[in-house]
This record gives sequence, structure tokens and C-alpha cells, in this order.
Amino acid sequence: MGVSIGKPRVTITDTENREKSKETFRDYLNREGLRVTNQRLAIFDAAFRHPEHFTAEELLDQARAIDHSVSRATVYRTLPILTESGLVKEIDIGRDYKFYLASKGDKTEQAQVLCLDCDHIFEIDAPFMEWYAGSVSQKVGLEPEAIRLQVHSRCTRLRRNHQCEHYSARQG
Amino acid sequence: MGVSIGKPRVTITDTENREKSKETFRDYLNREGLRVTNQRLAIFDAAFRHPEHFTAEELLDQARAIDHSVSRATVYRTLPILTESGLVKEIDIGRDYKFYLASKGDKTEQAQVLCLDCDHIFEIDAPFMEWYAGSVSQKVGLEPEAIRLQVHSRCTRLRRNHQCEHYSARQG
DNA sequence: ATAACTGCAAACTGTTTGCAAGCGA
DNA sequence: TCGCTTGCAAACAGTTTGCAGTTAT
Repeated sequence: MGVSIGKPRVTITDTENREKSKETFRDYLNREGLRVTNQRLAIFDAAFRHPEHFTAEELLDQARAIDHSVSRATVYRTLPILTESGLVKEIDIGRDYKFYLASKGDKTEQAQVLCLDCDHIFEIDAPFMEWYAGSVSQKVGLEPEAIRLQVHSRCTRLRRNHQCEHYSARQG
Repeated sequence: MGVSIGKPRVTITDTENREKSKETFRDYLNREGLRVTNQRLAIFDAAFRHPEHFTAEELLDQARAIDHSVSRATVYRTLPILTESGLVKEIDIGRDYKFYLASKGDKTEQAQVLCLDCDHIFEIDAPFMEWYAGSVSQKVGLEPEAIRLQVHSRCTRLRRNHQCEHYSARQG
């Protein structure tokens, strides 16, 4: 897999993934009778160049850097297409805005660990979650369809050293 | 425990719980130098008379039935007091409004199973969750502080019979 | 050609806040 | 009395939507 937890590597597989995903995107648009527009492609590219989680507003900025004509409305109208095609994952961590993440072709369910100190979101493979959700659902006679496990945490390193790589990154 | 999963019973313990909790509320207000007002008490009562999850708007309605003078602003200003005192649990399931639930003195962590068909929220004891969150957090060197496990599910009964008790209840 | 798509700005929704009046300690 | 609390209405933030013009197919 192109990405390990400790040190996200930008390898050739990220570019490959982007190209393959763009093809998927085109196919999806055609299949749904939707048009392939410059704006949609710019938004797609912006999303897949983001190595981490991004907000709608950040996506707008990046997309505009690619195609100046992209508007906020189009970003908001395109995001559902991207999520429904499975290319982008929508992540709601209980803030008043949502986060998004370009899919890296993850097979397993993932949990989010949210650092309350540096605001970083870690995506963690959590294969066990699926089984657990099933067993918990069964208790009330339901069939699981989507799972969401989020752990809000504190960064011990940051508290001790008043610094950690993600915190520093955010502050610029 | 006063409540089991399959059939929530309204027993004497619910009333007892409310009275005990109201004392806790008064104590909390005093300790924090906050005033015991009619509006705050009405909002407290409204919350603890709700047997299930409720929204801020529903709480406002119920509180107004007790004290007509309660305003929306006061409800929104009182909810943080109730959650910070631990008497009411705030639940964010990714809708554009939050849910709240009067605490029944639950000790263990609870997961939510959300029925996408009838909109019902089941609270399920999930003692295992805590351990799991810890192990997942540790992977990235963080210390868990709060956990959130939500399973979005489909009601098999409803799909088969086009009916289930919670769905019927919602439709009135 | 024509229906899908776009940008703009206004609308929307749940929640928060500034202010002057009210009221608990 | 004092200042915490209140109701009101306006503000707020992220997102959605109506519309008239644009563009992919």
C-alpha cells in the first residue's frame, strides 16, 4: 500500500492512483449521464493533490488555482458526485464543517483518531470495527450499513514538549 | 439498571433518577456560582421527562409547556451547562442538528445504532469500545479522551413488513 | 440544438450573540 | 443592590438554491 501510518510517503503510487481514479471519475460521469466539465476536473485534481483531509473551502482554493473560474457553488455541487462515486470520503467529526479525503483505494474500514491539540486527523485501519458493528447492530435486530469510529485524543508529546510536527505545521 | 435494551421500562427508578439528578444540578449551579432560575429548572425538567433522544427545538417546546417564558436562546445557553455537569449527553450523528439525552447514570461507554429507516437511535452498552479506542490511539501515540462509535443500520423488519414500532411512532 | 452546467447572490438552518430589561442572591 | 440571566432580534457560518447565461454532447 502506498501509505503507512507513521510517515505518509509520496510515492509513484499516489500519482498512479490519481490517474486511475480520474479514469473512474470520467466513467462515472458518463454512466450517470453527467458532463465532463473543466470545473469538475479541476475540483477532482484539487482533491487528489491534497495529501490529507481537506474542507470544502480549502478545496475551492486549490481548485481555483487550477481553474480560476471554479465557484463555491460548483464545489458544493461536485462534492456529492465525488463521494457517491466512492472516490472521495466524507468525514464528519462533529465540527460545523465537514472534512473530505481522496480515497487511496482503501479496502478496510478506517477509524479516525482526532488530535484535540494539533487538530490532526489520523486514519487508522480498523478491520475489527466491521465485525464489532455487526455484533452491536444485531443486538437490536438491524443490519449495519456504515460505521463510524472516532477517538478524540490528546497528544502526549505536544503537552510535554509544547510541540509536535502536526501542530507546528498548522501554525505555519 | 433501570433500562434494558429491548423494552425500555419506565419504573420508579426513572423518577428517582430525575430527583437525584435535579439535586446534582442545583449543586452544580451553586458550585459554579450560577443562579438557579425557573427557566433553567424548566429546561432541566423537560430534558429529564424525555424518555428518548431529543433536539434543542423539542426541548424548547417541552420546557415552554412547563414555563411559558423559556426562550430559544436560554435553551441554547443552558444545554452546555447540562452537558458540562454530565447530566445530559450530547450526541452528534452527523445531521445538521444535535441530539441530547438525559443521563440515566450510565457507567459504561455507549455506542449508537442509528436506524436509517425509522430514525430511531439505540444506545448500546459497548464496554469493549474503550479498550479498542485505547489500542487504536496508541498506534499514533495519543491518549484517548472521548470515543464515538456509530453504526448506521437498516431495519430488516421495516423493510420486510413496511412497519416497525419506531417508524409508526414517528409517523403518528 | 438543447439539456446539463455554471457563477452569482440571495436564501436557508441551526446556533450564537449584543443589548436593554429583569430578577436571584 | 449588584451583576448574572433573560428574551428579543439580529448576526453568524457553512451549505444550498433560483436564476439567467454558458457549454458539453
